[in-house]
Amino acid sequence: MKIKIRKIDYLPARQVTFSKRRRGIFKKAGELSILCESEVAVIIFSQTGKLFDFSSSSTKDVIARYNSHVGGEKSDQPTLHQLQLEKENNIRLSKELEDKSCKLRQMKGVDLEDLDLDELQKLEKLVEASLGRVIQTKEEKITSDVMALEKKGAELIEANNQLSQKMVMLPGGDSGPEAILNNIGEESVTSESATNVTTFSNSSLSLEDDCSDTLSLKLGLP
Amino acid sequence: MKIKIRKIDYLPARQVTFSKRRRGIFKKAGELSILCESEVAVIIFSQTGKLFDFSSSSTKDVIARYNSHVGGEKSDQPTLHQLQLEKENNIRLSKELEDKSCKLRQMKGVDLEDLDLDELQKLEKLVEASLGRVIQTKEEKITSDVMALEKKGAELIEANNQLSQKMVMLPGGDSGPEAILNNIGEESVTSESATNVTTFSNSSLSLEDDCSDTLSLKLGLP
DNA sequence: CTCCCTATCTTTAGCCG
DNA sequence: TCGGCTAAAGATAGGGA
Repeated sequence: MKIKIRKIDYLPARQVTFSKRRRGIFKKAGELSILCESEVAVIIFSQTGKLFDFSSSSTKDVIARYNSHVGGEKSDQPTLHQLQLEKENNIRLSKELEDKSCKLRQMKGVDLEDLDLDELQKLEKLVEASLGRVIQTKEEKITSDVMALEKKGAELIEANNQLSQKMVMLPGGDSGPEAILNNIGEESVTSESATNVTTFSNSSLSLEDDCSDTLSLKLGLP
Repeated sequence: MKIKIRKIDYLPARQVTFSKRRRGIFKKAGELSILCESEVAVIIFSQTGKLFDFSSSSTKDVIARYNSHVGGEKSDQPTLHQLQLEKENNIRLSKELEDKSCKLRQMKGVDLEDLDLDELQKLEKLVEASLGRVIQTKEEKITSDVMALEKKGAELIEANNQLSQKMVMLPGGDSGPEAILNNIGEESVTSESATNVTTFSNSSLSLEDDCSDTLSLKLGLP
């Protein structure tokens, strides 16, 4: 062996050797591909990061063929196909979102300029029916809340009475606690005082839709 | 030149040459990578489609580096990154869509079970206000429609009158057309007859939301 | 970085097992 | 398919332009 296979320290010599041997390999690769009708690709990065490549056909083709042989799963094609699916999904979702936003705005009674009379009347019926359901739900809620409070109150009174009975049996007990707790129970659970509260509380429940924030989507353009 | 660089016809000889030269190239590639501290990959497909590859490090790494140098756009990495972005976009859109659907359902007065009293009251106010705007818009629409009809009717009457005048100036003209058109105009454009039509037309304007159709999205799982 | 030259060194075609 | 052999062909280190 004339030279040892180890890093050539002297930079100019290394550069020259790199150039010569690189071309030698490319030549051999080309010869092999012709002599044996095979597909060959050689990829070389110099120490400085520069790329040199040789291929009997196309380096990209050979790499693609390599990817389909090795691994076989995580090649380009499925990824590209998936990307396509995701983009279509995005477009579909965006459209649905815009549609929903539009309907929501109409339900809130804004942007009605483009509706004709018939549509407006249908919308009115719809909102009217909705209002009815909301009021009904609210009143059911109030009723059940009140009933729950009454039940709780009754339980408290009962507990109070039992405590009072125990009190009077103890030495030094007076009637104070009984009276106080009974008063609390009787006043706060009366059922008529809370059913007509529909006119306060006027903020917006965070239902401000405004449609304008979500429609400027960049749908995957690089 | 002892041998010409052309396909070796005799199969056994070709196979032997393929094997020998292949190993020769791999050896040279390894020597180059050591001598010049470079990154080398060699990919060879035999005539029978079998893959042989050599690399100073990892063929996949070298290919990845190659992809990032060449083309730069249609390599794997950006595609994967884009895919990630698309998926995130999809998730975000799905969430927004679900949110909108939920709000829309509430506006329509369904699925109110989870709202508390305060929220119900706010919702009621909101729907009430919406109803007011819808009714107002509808009435404005009716008014403008009616005015448009009146204007049209007036124009028709005017046109009719002019025609009638020309008619009487012609030989054989009688007063028939004038009377007919005047009657049409007077009857159909009277403004009181159309302002209270709010109680017909009760279908749903295709606002059936139902939220259940759009939430079973497959978000890119293979 | 490329090309040339030349004396080595390395690869390999052809053949054998 | 593989390895060994050998002579010939080919590649390349070193030096110079």
